[in-house]
Formats: sequence, structure tokens, C-alpha cells
Amino acid sequence: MGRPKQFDPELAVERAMEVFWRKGYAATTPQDLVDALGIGKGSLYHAFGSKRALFDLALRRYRDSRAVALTELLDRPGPVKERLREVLLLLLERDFADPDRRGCLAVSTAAQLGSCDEQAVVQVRRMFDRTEGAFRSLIEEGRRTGEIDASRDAAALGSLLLTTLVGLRTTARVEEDPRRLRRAVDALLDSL
Amino acid sequence: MGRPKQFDPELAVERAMEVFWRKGYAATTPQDLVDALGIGKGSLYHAFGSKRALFDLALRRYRDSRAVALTELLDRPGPVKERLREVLLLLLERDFADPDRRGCLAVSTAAQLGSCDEQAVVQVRRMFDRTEGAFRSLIEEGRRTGEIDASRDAAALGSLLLTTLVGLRTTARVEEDPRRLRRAVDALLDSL
DNA sequence: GTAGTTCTGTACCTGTGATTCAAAAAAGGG
DNA sequence: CCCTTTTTTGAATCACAGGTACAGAACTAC
Repeated sequence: MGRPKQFDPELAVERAMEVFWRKGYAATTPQDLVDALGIGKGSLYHAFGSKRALFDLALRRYRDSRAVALTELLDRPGPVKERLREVLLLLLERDFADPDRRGCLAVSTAAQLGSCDEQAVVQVRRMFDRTEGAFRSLIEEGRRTGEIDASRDAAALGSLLLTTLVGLRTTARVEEDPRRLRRAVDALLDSL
Repeated sequence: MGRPKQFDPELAVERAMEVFWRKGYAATTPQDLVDALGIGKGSLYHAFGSKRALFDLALRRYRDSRAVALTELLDRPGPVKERLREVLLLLLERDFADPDRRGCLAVSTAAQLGSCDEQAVVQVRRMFDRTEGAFRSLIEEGRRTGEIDASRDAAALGSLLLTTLVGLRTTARVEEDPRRLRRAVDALLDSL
């Protein structure tokens, strides 16, 4: 009971995520959020408490939506290496297609809040762990099917893939020529 | 003539670099800079014009000092792969040893200012290009000495190494266990 | 209809981010 | 020793970030 909300909180978090993603946490003002969410300041603070709390929700939403999307992409059928290549290249294309060059919110958060904000670090670490795990599973599958040399350490390769993905998405924010990064992806996969 | 400066501008930029590195551009306040530099606000703005201009100087200083240091490390004698491994592991150790987990200023800048700040993007791109070039030269040397398969594309491997380094230094900011990243480095170098 | 609850919009407040300025201080030249 | 130039100091400015308070609106249960 009580007056019902006139906005969809899920949608609001989604939009907040977009703003934080585009401008970064520190550079995002309550006014930016009010404008993007289309609700009053009162409603915003009543519903979410603080800018920081809203950021946490936004980051969690990002993690849930993107990490799931990634694992779904990785779980499609086909040869392991091709799946890896397709996923990495797809993410690259998306990053280059984005006019704002926002990259990955988790990666940016890691770079912006690192150390001083334990809460955010934990969120990002969780997302990284999930992604690394997905890569590792795929590597293990490849080892079973013989596509990947069984002498190689699946955990290490999973870690390497995560690291490379993080690097790719960061580098893509300043790189002009997508071909250089595509070739880097090829170079990595040719080595597996 | 005129009253002489009572502080060393070089040292001031150095200290400003430390602050920006630790807190990030947006989260650094003029007061932080005043405190760290030990000079008054008036002097600061008189000498550097604006927070942004000072950041540019700091970023340039970072680029000049660190990129040179990296190429020096890479140019030491020894087998190519071992040099690569040593450099990557050394940077990792340093990142983990840093209590503030600041990572690399250029990488953080790429993640924080990307797109919206063309000036900074250019600086970072320049630093990345230089690093990638150093890696590439080393790869070419390895191909000449036979350490690295001549069938491999030196440019692509240079790009891959840069990407991985960027990813390593970002991941190190949220990762707890250095061994995972060390293994990732090994996995990469074993593939060359 | 009224009581109780929850939402909304606006006004308001405090602190501080980023910058500017006036005036004093420290040099050198004539 | 005055004049000019440059730097320093510290106060002052001005907008805005981040959040609160409050009056009322919209709903439900009785």
C-alpha cells in the first residue's frame, strides 16, 4: 500500500548504468542522473539512498547482464577456438562501434576506484572471476576434444584470456585502427 | 628579474603526478594538489593555469619517465623471451607491491577519460604506441635469432603483448593472488 | 470518508571544487 | 632608492555537488 512508484526501478537502474558507464562514477552528478532517469531528485534519493548506492546497483546490473551474455556466447556450439575468436572479435567490434567508446564498465571501475573502494573492487573481482571461469571451462572442453594441447594449464590459459580481454577493451578506447587489435586476437588464438 | 619561484616546477609536476595517479583525475581536488605540492593555491594556478593543464604535464612526465624505463628494461642483454618474461613479471611485482594499487597512470587515464577528452586520448595512444613498438622490436630480434618462429607476425605479437600488459596491470588492481597473473604471463610466453 | 502509508516535486542547505584577485614580497635595473 | 617584473599569499567568488526537508499527492485498508 501507499502511493505506487511512477517509474520502473529496474529501468531506472538501467539508465543510471548507462550514465555511469559513459561519464564515470566521479564525473556523474545527481543532476545527470535526474535528467537521465526522468524522475525528481526526491524520488531518486528516496528510492536509492545515495549516488553511491545507485552505482552499486548499476554495477551489479551490469555484471548480471553482461557476464551472462558472455557465457551464453561462449556456450554456443562449434569448435572451441572458433568460439573464442568469435566472442573476442564480437566484443571488439562492439567497442569500436560505440561512438562513446565506453569500453567495459567493470574494467573502467577497476581503473577508477581500485583500492580506495573495497566494495566496488569486490564486485569487479567477482565479475572477472566469472569470466575467467567461463574461459577456463571452454579451454578444458578444448583439451578434452583435443583441440587444445593437453599439456597446457587450463587455469593459466583462462587467466590469460581474461587478462587479454581486459586489455583489449581498454586499448580499444584509445586505438583508432580495429585491425591491430583483431590481429592481436588472432595472434593469441593461433598460440593456443 | 622578478621574484624567483620558491618551488621547483619539475618536482611539483612529479608530486602532482603522484596525486593524480593515486586518486584519478576527477577525484583529485585542487586542495589535494596544494597539500601535496606544498604551495599556495595562487601559486599553483599562476604556475600551471588549471587542474587540467597540470594533469597534462603530469601525464607527459609519466609517459616520458615510464616508457623510457620500460624500453631500457627490454633492451638489456639476454634471450628475448626471458627478457619479456622478466619485464612483465617485474611490472606485476611492482603493481602488487604498491599498497595503493595504482596500476599504470596511462591505463587508468584511458579508462577514465576515454573518448570525451581527445587530448588525453592522444597522450595515452602515444605511450601505448611506443610500448607496442618496443615489444615489436624485441619480437623481431627474436625472430632473427631464431628464438621466435619466423612464421609469426611481429606486429601482431607486439600488439598482443601491449594488450596483455594493459590487461595485466588493470587486473592486478583487483586481483588478490599474484600467482594467477604470473601463470598468465607464463602461459603467454610459452605460446610465443 | 478517514487514517495510514508511500511516493513526488520543489525548495532549500551546506560544503567544497575550481578559479580569480588584490595586495604584499622579492628580486634586478637605472 | 624607486620602478618594473614576477611570485606568493590568502581571502573571496561563484557555481554546483550531494543531499535533506517538507508539503502535498496518490494509493490501500478500514
